[in-house]
Amino acid sequence: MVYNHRLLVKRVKNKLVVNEDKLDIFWKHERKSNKPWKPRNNIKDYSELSTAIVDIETSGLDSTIDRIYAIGARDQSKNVNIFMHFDERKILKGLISLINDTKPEIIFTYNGIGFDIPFIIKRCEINKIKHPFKISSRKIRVSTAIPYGYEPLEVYPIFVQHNIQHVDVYICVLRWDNTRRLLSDSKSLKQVPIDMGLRHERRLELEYEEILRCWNEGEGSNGWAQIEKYLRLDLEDTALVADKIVPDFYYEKYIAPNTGLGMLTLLGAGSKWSSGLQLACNSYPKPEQKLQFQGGLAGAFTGLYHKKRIAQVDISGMHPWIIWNYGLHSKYDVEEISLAMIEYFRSERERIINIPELSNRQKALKGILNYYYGLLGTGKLAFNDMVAAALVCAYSRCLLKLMLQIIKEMGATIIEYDTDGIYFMHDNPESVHQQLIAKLPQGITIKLENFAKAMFIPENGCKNYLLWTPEGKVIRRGSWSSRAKSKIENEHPIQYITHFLESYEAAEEYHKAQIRQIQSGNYPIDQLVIRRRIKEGEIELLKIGKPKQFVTYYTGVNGICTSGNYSKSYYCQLINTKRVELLQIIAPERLLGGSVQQLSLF
DNA sequence: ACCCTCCGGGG
DNA sequence: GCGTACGGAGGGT
Repeated sequence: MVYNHRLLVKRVKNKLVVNEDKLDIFWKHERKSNKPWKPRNNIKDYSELSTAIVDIETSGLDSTIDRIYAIGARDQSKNVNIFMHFDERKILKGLISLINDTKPEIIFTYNGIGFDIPFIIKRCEINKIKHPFKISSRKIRVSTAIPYGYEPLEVYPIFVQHNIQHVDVYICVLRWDNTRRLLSDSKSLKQVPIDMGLRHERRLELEYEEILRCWNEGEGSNGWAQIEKYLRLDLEDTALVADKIVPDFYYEKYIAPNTGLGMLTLLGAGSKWSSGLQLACNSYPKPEQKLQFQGGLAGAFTGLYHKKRIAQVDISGMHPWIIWNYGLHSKYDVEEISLAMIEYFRSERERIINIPELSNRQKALKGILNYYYGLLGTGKLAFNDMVAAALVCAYSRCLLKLMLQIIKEMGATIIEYDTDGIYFMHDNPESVHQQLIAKLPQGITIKLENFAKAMFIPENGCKNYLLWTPEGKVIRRGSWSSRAKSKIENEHPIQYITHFLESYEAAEEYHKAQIRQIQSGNYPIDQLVIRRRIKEGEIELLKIGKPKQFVTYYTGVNGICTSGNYSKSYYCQLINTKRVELLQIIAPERLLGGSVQQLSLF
């Protein structure tokens, strides 16, 4: 009988269930055709694009009553044109001539969709000057650009004549930080380059009133020079940020060749694969309804591991490999063009992976490959395929299960595993790695990395662990700094184990020193306090405040308090309990009979 | 001290 | 599977 994995998927209400036991991970999909895929046009390097970064200075935010003082435009060779005149029309004409004469491929702005371009358009209209800009009538919800809270940005894209693309770097910043969460709350052009490590200290900043004052000093004045200096710095900062984060969007041209860079920075990743396939397959299949299915396999074993070498094996590019190897392309792509595309992206990425100058392209290809799985499992997108998505996950679970079995057979200790990677302990991790390569399906890439001296998995340790690197650093994954806990409570276990790795006595010595400091009454209060909102029905906390209120409190002699002495016995007991909990995991033999035996610490 | 509202980006 | 989904500043009482 012919192997058909799609028959192993059954729908139960809104859920797809895969009969995993029948999946054959050693089966390989035979492509219908070996016709290779190549991008229609050569996609030149991001650094070769002709660009213009544009920024304006104005007398205020209202384009109907305020005017433009200056416009700066910086090209890809860092040449800057500053248009600054008493006559606003000269400024506008300067910019528009520059755009029409040089026709850059891309115009970058910082919040240009929200401010600069509509302002320029309005001033052109008022001054009766022809301009090349057009605001789209179709509003786009950029679901991954979330300025604050959870409400995404909705924007009207901007089009420029001569097929010039407009990119709003501010929106790119919001999208970049949506998953990474590395930037502070302020996404201003002054703060973002610093948070991204592109600038080390703050540069010249002009308050709004200063701009007005500088302008009023008049042509040739120091004030005008200040405005120009400030404008140049804004252009420079926009360039710094754009060069870091826009390439990822630019190289998505590979999958959506007809989508301009402007739209690539606004659309979701799955929709770009979708439009690319619509083009390549010349069809628009009706999107499938979103169905639930089981994801990757994850688990962990509570304990402290340090007696042998620790390392992680992981399958690199697992989802793309599964899709390619088992032919899990969208079923609406009858010609299997997706597979040819994925094959091209994989080999292209492999080809350039060690060329530093092409690292942007390489990283973008990695993203593109990963988004295909996103297309399969997302509702409302043409070419989505829930059964294929469910099978991708099911194969990933089978592969991981086999890896776990092989590692176990080698006598290694499994510590933690999640979707595509496994932490384990063994005298010779390299031999385990070799065995995995030998026994897993041909063509899969397994990496051996993240060597560690020690690893700790607490109770409920799934996606929750501590790693001690060979350099002596402690890496925390999961909830190791809970807001609902005091610093002492968060930090004591980490410090205790770190000392324990030296010796049991060192850990006990650390613990005793902590107890002594608590007993002295001089333990820093900021290490003891908890700061959080009061929830409904928290009787103890309601003594110091009302529900929803933010409170900073600790435990005093008479219970919860906000001032006065802390309770020595409460905090001693707190860390004593922690110590016993830890010892039960890391050295139960130290606890006589397994009971909660205290050392004479008081 | 507490409670509520507003703001964030651009000038 | 369920419930929750921002954080700081500033002003009024």
